[in-house]
Amino acid sequence: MCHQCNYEELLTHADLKATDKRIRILEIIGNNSFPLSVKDIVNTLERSSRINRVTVYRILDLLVDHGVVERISTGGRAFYYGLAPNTHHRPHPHFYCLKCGQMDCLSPESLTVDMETLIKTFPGSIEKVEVRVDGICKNCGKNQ
Amino acid sequence: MCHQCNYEELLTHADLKATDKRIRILEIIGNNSFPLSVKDIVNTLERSSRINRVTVYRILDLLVDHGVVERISTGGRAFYYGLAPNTHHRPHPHFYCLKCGQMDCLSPESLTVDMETLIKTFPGSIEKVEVRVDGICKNCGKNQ
DNA sequence: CATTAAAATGCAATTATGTTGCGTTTTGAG
DNA sequence: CTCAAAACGCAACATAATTGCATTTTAATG
Repeated sequence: MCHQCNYEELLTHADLKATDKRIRILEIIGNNSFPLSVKDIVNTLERSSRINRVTVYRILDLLVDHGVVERISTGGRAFYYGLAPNTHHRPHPHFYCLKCGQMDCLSPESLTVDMETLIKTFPGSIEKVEVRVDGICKNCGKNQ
Repeated sequence: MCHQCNYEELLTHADLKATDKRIRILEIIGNNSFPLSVKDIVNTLERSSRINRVTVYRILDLLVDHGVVERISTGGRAFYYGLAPNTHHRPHPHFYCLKCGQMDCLSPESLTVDMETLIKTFPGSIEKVEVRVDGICKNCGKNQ
């Protein structure tokens, strides 16, 4: 849950008009403590109003392109979406449960990455680093 | 390219019969310095003999389940496959080019991950950690 | 060697996820 | 208000992966 983000501001700062649907989608993503799939987002939206999933895909693409939202790859087949790192949100790793498919955010401190050597030696350009921990979550572990 | 792995042994050690197709698929994966998509693997196989892609999917699932092969998620939609870490292959991060989609293996030393805190505090079980660096590769950077 | 159950394989159809083309509606600058 | 640009929706398409079921291969046993 993000109490510090003004979603309209996030959009306008990214050179995007703050339309209703964009704000709603950002809210949904921001109000969750874990990344969401497109299906999650559409389901949530449909509770209050009708929206086409293509529109959601397009808005998400736009938000990712403008660095407002982050596309996160899971151990499964669908992408998940979370707020992109910003002043209020440091980059952090994610946990993916191999059994139930649930994703969770891990704290930025729980796992640190030293990229010194890579940055010095890598011949291309580096945009981002994604760290994902796969395993069995607390809940699924209990029920075994 | 792996000169140290005996693929038949890898299979039997994993409690799997060393059938021709399994060995061929393992060879293809092991003889490459970067992870391959199912399409890559099928294309290579088709050069010497006919094989159904479903069979390839099933063999890959089996090899992943038995820890011989590692399923790697990319920034794209398809999974890639590489040899799972073993005596000859330390775990290592991968690089994904956002422009051409090519994946590459990075050396295990180029990037180190400190999981101390996570291991101490995480309430579930941890199976593996995947680190992927996204960016533009040397080649694609040149042509811009 | 013959028998046969289990494992492996192939084909067609299906599912899940994401994308494209194109026409309609909404928005906001002037 | 007008009108072009942006946003949106629908249907069709594309891609990756999975499932059901029938056939073939393998290997243990008599």
